[in-house]
Amino acid sequence: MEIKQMAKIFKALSNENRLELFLKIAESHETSIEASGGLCVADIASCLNIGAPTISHHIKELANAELVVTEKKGKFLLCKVNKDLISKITEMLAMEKKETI
Amino acid sequence: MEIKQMAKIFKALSNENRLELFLKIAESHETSIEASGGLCVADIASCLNIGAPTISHHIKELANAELVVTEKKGKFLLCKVNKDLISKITEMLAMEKKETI
DNA sequence: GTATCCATTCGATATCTATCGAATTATTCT
DNA sequence: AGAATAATTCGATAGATATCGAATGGATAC
Repeated sequence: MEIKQMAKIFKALSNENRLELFLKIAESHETSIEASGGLCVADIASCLNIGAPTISHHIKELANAELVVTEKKGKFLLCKVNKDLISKITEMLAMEKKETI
Repeated sequence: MEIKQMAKIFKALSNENRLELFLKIAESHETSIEASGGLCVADIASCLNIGAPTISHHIKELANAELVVTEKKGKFLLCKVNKDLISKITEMLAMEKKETI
């Protein structure tokens, strides 16, 4: 993976609120931000104590770093974690530590 | 790990040059920034095309996030990666992806 | 002790970012 | 069509950050 992309990914996770948002999406699994009981942007907003416009911005950043994939469903927005990318990152970081010999 | 700390770690890795610096320290393994043929701040500076003051600043950020540990050796500065922390991060991220069932 | 070398601190600056409220678009419900 | 709901865009702002050159602080070498 290129350094530039990696830095972008880390930057996307570098803001406390955005990281929490990401973790919520990850927890909530086949998430959501959906009508069917799931989270919507406004819900997250109240839950994280930040406004809807900011959430929108954060989601866009996460999507731009390809950490999450979004899909519009009616008036709702579906988000899910890009697991492949997470795998790549963990592999990457694991490389740094394994050379302990 | 707390969200706040995690965000701090990612922030430390979110700058392209600082990430590259970190990777260099990681590569260079039982590193270095040492007299014995190793890198010194000035060397990194020329290699990354940024000034020594900036390198100094970046190293401090990495150390502050506990990603690297530093030790002064004469007039040189030794840096090495905090492998335990890297492990924790990879575990953390791995959790996000493993719930694929 | 003076010069040299490595690193840090200081002060300044230009850029980026998180966040907000208001306005807007798009979708659904009645 | 009109009201309601979800999300986005816009414009503004306060605060953070990366980076620089110059000055300073320590350690070593001569």
